Parts: sequence; structure tokens; C-alpha cells
Amino acid sequence: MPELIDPNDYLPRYYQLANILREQIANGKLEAHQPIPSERQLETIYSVSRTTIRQAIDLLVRQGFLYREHGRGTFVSPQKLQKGISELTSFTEDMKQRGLTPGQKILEIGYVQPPDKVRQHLELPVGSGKVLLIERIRLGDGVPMGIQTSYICLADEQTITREDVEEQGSIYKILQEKFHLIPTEADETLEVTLATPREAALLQIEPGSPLLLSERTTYSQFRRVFEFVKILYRGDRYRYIAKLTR
Amino acid sequence: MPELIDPNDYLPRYYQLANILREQIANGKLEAHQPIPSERQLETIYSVSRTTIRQAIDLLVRQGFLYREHGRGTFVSPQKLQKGISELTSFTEDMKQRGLTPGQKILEIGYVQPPDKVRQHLELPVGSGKVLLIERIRLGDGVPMGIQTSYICLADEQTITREDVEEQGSIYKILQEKFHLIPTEADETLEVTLATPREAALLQIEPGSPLLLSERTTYSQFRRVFEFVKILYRGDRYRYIAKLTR
DNA sequence: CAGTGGTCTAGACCACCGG
DNA sequence: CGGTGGTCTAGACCACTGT
Repeated sequence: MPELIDPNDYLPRYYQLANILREQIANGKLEAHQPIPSERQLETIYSVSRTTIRQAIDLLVRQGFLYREHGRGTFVSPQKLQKGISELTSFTEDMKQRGLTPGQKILEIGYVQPPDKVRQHLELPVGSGKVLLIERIRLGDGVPMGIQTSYICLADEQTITREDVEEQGSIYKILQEKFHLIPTEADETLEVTLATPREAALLQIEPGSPLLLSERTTYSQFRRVFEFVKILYRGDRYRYIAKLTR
Repeated sequence: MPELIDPNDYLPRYYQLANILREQIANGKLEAHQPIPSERQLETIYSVSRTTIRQAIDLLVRQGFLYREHGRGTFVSPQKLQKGISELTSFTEDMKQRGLTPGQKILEIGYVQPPDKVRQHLELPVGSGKVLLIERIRLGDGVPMGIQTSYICLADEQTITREDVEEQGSIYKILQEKFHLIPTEADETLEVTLATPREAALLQIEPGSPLLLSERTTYSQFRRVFEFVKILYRGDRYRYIAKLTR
């Protein structure tokens, strides 16, 4: 028996429908490469208009759970494509998705004058004020995975304390809960580099070992840059995963 | 004067409208953080219904050219977010986007029994037949950028010859033109590795130099795997670029 | 309050696919 | 041919924003 749509729910109907269908896919009620009911059938099953049906399906197609074939039908995607990777995630979320327990050791936290390169990424004018710096060793299941250096722009009255970071772990979570700042978009680059003696010591590897360097500029829901993050991952422990479309 | 929508064009109206707006953004007629006309205004300007207007705007929002704010309006995204990166591209397209001229030296081309790992990525059963192997040094402005090894699954009657590859350069272009096979989705991983003596010689670097290893499984418009590609990029010459959303 | 985007309806015609 | 998804219309009401 299909779950039904509640017109009075606070969630929009297309969103409720997407949740119902996604649930059925996760349960295995709908199997890979099998067709789901046609849009006209779904109209009568759930008593919503075809526009709303299509909005729900559009969502699931973009999320990689369904695919359409013109003139044939709408089908369930194979497992592999259902992961929804290449999303903007915090280190904390990333580790959890990989089945590891995230952890950290705080190296430094405080306000600094950002280096020129960082200032440019943050789109700050020359000679502008200080930004919050947080430097941490990031752990996965207790083992060092990388060194993370975050530069964060906050309004004057807002700040993050060492206690916040120690308690919560995830800065994204703090930003969201304390300041309603939601990371929405980011530009990221990845390249190869070699460990300096200091980095090697922190990561417990030999100096000159290969590292994966990620640099990210993050935008809030207001389309303003609020963060520049650099993560140096141990080359032997970390692999970047992306899902590409066209 | 705004360009107009032709109802008899072979392109759908929402798509024509998206092109018109994208063009105006590229021209600078619409500036970053400035609002575009409201959806009701666009209705009268272009004589199409609001649904169609919204479909066009949805497209441009997903492509990163516009952003919406509920109750305020729809605005032009800042330049940086307009690049539309993190798309599924061939090496050839990737180089062009970076402003470099793509090139190649073919090392090997022919049918082989795929290694187990490759066979699994291609979702082929144990003991299945041979697949097409193409190994090339890829160049950007004539300089070695990486070594690309492609394993391609084709139907029995289809094949790609050395001449095809030499003439066209891009395998994706050949697949599209000869077999109407369109790369649509891909899973990609990136990690760090060190150059073996053979790789170092081919890339004209020291053995043990750091490399960026990309492995990609590519799906066609029929949601079937048709390709597994491995590219070893020179760590000092290549940087991976991604755009993340949430 | 008026104006914006967000959701939704009940239709319509088209292009494509399979039998 | 009938059924599928793809596009489109002309409305409607809601939630949110600014003044």
C-alpha cells in the first residue's frame, strides 16, 4: 500500500511524493532498471496534478535515483548512481559517508590578518580586517587523515570559540545553528603536493610524502563567500569521489 | 531590444529563453547581483506562460548563472560561479576550457582481455570477451600533461580504428558521431600516486614524482557503462576543478 | 500593502516508442 | 495504434519581502 500525500503537511506535495518514491526505492519495492508507474497513473494514485508529479520526478532524476526515457517510461537507477556524491559536505559529513568516525585535534584558533591569496579568495578589499583562523588535524577512526586550515568571515558580533569547536566538531553545524549561515555552493580545486617537515610530523609520515591538496571557497545561501578552506590529505589514506553529469 | 522567441523553432521555448538570458548575462547587459525582470514581466516581454519562464530560469539556476530569493527577485550570479565546471568532459574539452590546445601521442590501440579490476568497473561477467584498449600520452599546448588509458565496451559490429583516433583526437566525439553513444554520467575518483620509471619517462619527469590519478567509469544515455578511463596527470601541471552544490 | 518567487491545478498538443 | 514522457497555457492561492 502506498503512503499518501497530506495536502495540509508543511512540506510541499511534490516533495512529499519524492520522499515516498525515494523510500520505495531504498526499500527495494522498486528495483533497478524497473519502470515506476507512469505520470498519468501517479496522478490518480496520489491525487495530484501531473505538473506536481513531474516536479517530484525531476527532483529524483537530479538526485540520481530515477532516469527517464522518452516514449518508454521512468526507471529506477542502478545502486551505484544513487549515492549522490559530489555534494558540498563538511569533513565531518564526508567521514560519516565513508563509514568512519570523524575526529580532530585543534592546533590553533584565533583572529589573524589573512594572507593575500586567502584575502582574494574571500573577496575582501586590501587592508580589511582580521578573519577567524582555525587549524586542525582531522581524524578518521582516530587516525590522522589530513590538516585542515579554515579562514572564516563573520559579522562583527558573531564569533566561534574553541569550546564551540571542541563540542560540535563540525564548523558547518555551528555556523548553521548559531548564525543560520548555510553553505550552499563552493568552488574547489585539487592538486598534488609534497609534505613539508612540519606537515609530515603532524600527519605521522615521511617528509616529502605525496599529499592531496584541496582548496575550497564556500558561498552561503546569500551568495556571499564566507569561508576559504585548505585541506592537506594524506595521499595514502584519502581518495576524492565525484559524480559527474552532462 | 530583446531577442524574441520563435514558437516554430525546433528548440523548445524555455530553452530559447534560457539562451537569450544567458547571452545577456555574458554580454554584461545583466550585471552580477542585479535583478532580472520578474517572472510576470518576462511573461509579457516574451509572450510565454509563467511555467515556461520558470522552466528557463530553473535551468539557468542549475547551471549557476542565476539565483533566486523568495519575495525579492531573481538575480545574476557573480562571474566566479558562472563557469559551469564539474561537468563531464573529455580530456579534449577539458584542455580547451583551460585555453590549451589538446594533443596526443598514441602508444597502443587494440583489443585486450581487461584486467579483473577494469572488468568489474565495466560490469562485465567473468570470462567475457575482449574490450578496446587505447593508451595515449595527452598533451596540452604540445607539452605532456598525462597518460590516459581507456577501456571501451562496444557492440560486436562497432569499432574504433587508429585512424579514427588520429583524425579526431577525442574518443567521445567519435563515439557520438559514429555510434550515437553519448556520455551522460560518470563516477570519478582522484588520488595521489608516484611515477613508475616507465611513467616518468613518458611524462618526462623524475621517477617517484607525484602524480594525480583519476579513474572514471562512464555511463551512456542508456545508463549502461561503456568506458573505464584512467588518467595519470603530472602533479606539477594539472589541477582538478570542481563546483559543488548542496 | 503590493510585488516577488513557490506551489498547484486541469487541461492541451507534441514527439517518441512499442506492438 | 495507444501509451509514454516533453512542452505549454492560463489561470489560482500561498509565503515571503520590502515600504
